[in-house]
Amino acid sequence: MSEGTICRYYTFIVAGCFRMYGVDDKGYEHNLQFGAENDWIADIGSFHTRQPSRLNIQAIEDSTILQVEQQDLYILYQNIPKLDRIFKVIIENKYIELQNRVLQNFSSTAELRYLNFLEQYPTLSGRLPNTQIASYLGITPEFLSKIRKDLSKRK
Amino acid sequence: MSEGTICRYYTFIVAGCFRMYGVDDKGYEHNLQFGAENDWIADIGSFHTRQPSRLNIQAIEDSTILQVEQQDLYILYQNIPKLDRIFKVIIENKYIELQNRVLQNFSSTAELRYLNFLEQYPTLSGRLPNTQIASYLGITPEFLSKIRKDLSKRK
DNA sequence: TTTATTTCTTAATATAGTTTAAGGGTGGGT
DNA sequence: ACCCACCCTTAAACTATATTAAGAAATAAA
Repeated sequence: MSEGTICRYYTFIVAGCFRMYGVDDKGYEHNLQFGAENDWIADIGSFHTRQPSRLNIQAIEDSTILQVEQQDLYILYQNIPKLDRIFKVIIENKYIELQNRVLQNFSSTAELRYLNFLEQYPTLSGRLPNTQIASYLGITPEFLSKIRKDLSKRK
Repeated sequence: MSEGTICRYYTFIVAGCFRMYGVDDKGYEHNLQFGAENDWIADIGSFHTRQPSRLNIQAIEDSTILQVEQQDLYILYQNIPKLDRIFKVIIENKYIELQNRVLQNFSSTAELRYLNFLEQYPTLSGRLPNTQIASYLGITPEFLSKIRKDLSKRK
């Protein structure tokens, strides 16, 4: 899914890994979040407002997914009232995840943020290329290298 | 509402202004979002997981509010199925707001973030003390001063 | 009004993180 | 086997922002 288009699907990830990212004024990409097995991924904002998205969603591993289209979901909402509750809970959890991500960003130094990342995504840290992690942390890959070097020296 | 306690209320702001903030390792406060008239404010994470919050919510103006308590809301959910949908939409909007805040943070320089803030909260920018805005932007009040000076010089 | 208290501004110095550039490793394609 | 593309590391020079400190301005208190 690309920025500038409307996000039409809630995507459930059966296997693999995705990233959701934005692009800044200078053309640099910033990873907002990752999604792996058993997670949902969608630009909830664009999906519901039907406004063009400012985000991109992209597979970073070969992946297997299930998708629910917008119209279909709304029809399902009408026929199965319980779905409102189910998706309310999904969104609540997505909200919490995003809020934690913002809180994590408060950790002033990039080193602390990196250590946080390692705790939060022990699986992903081995799977993802360095550049993706740096983009998530809001630093350059070069600086991530330096952080790792400093950490291993000090240990 | 203070960090370490469980967030027990969805709060609707009739009049006034609130801020929601976290505190980092060094004791510095970081404003996550503001809420003014006709807005809801709550630590949705803590409210639903019933885990102690890492956030604080505080009035920064004399305010009038309405509050719904957790238990009551759950009872209402059971009796009024439509509420699931209504609160799903509220949370969707909160999610979008939070996501925009994160996207805004991508703007590499603090100056761009400040200009963004001015657009997004034209009302608040006059109402809030400098320190609160700086805390929202993730910079020091001193640096905000500098940004303003540079902007007015260049204009 | 005067004093006290908090907030804003300015400027000098210090630092976390970027940019640029170069060299080395690794896997895929032909 | 080779080449090509991509990723990782290192280091030097540079820049955005923090820190510290001091004075000006504004607000509240006496």
